Amino acid sequence: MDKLCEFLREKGVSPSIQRLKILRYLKDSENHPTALMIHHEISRDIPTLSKTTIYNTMNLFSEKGIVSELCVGEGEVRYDLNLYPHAHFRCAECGKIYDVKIDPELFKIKKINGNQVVHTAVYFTGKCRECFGKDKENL
Amino acid sequence: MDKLCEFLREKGVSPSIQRLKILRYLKDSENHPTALMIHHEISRDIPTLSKTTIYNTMNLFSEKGIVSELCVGEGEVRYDLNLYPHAHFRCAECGKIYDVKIDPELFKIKKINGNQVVHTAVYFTGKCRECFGKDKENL
DNA sequence: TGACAAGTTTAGAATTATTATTATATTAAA
DNA sequence: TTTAATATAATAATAATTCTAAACTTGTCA
Ligand SMILES: [Mn+2]
Ligand SMILES: [Mn+2]
Ligand SMILES: [Zn+2]
Ligand SMILES: [Zn+2]
Repeated sequence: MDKLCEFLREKGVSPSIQRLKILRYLKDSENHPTALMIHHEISRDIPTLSKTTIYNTMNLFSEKGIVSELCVGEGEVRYDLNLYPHAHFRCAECGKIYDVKIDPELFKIKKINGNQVVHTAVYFTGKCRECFGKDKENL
Repeated sequence: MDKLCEFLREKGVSPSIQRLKILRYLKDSENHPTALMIHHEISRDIPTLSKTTIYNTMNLFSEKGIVSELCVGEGEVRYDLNLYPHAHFRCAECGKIYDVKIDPELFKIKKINGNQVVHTAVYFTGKCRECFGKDKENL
């Protein structure tokens, strides 16, 4: 927990109990959670936790480069602690979001059609391996 | 206009005046418009046009494979008549969305990490060439 | 120690895109 | 024309997120 504290300070964020628990949740669960998923989980620990705090904190983390915001269709933002360039796969059936690796060249593009690229997002949608597995069971 | 009529029929959509105007707007403007942009434009022609009709129509067009839905960050869906696989660039400054071409191999991926891919989306964000131009003018 | 200022959290209201509901209008079939 | 099926419109409902203002914490210094 002290490590997380230190980590936040380095990023210019003063640590509070809420911020630390949010950060730890992001580290533990490799989920790409929504703000509401985070709230749901941590409010079991801190019953007074407000949604506003989650939104504020996630916006702060975003600004400070601690997390990146993911937009994978469906009208909700998801957060990712993994800042290493990678792509995502969303299962249309179960909604789960997976990290996937693609040719890293794509993330190196800095200019395209004369436009200056700051950020690159790649996501796939379809049916995940787990959902395929379930289908077989039900035969 | 008769061509558009025919086109809709082929896709299994019975043509109405609203649907035809929406389709024509999509064809003419190479915009990637939001539902509200479409409504704003066409309600000048049909003042009674309701937003619900736009949302219904766009969902219908989506189901019938006439348009694809784009999620380029920012909490609104954008629609694209161009079904040919291509990527997008969104300017963080002016909000404009450009079609861009990338290595088509990426769109051929049908399986990744054991997951079955149905759809692939790629989008870049940054500052567009026009916004760069404006900066120079203001020197 | 204790008062203060700055920063943080909270609850609830406000906003915005979208969907649901339902009545009305239009079209197509019999 | 009568009738049934579809499409449109107005409005209410939802849901994610932001705004606002009050209450709470924390660190600083008299
Ligand atoms: Mn990820
Ligand atoms: Mn396009
Ligand atoms: Zn799945
Ligand atoms: Zn621009």
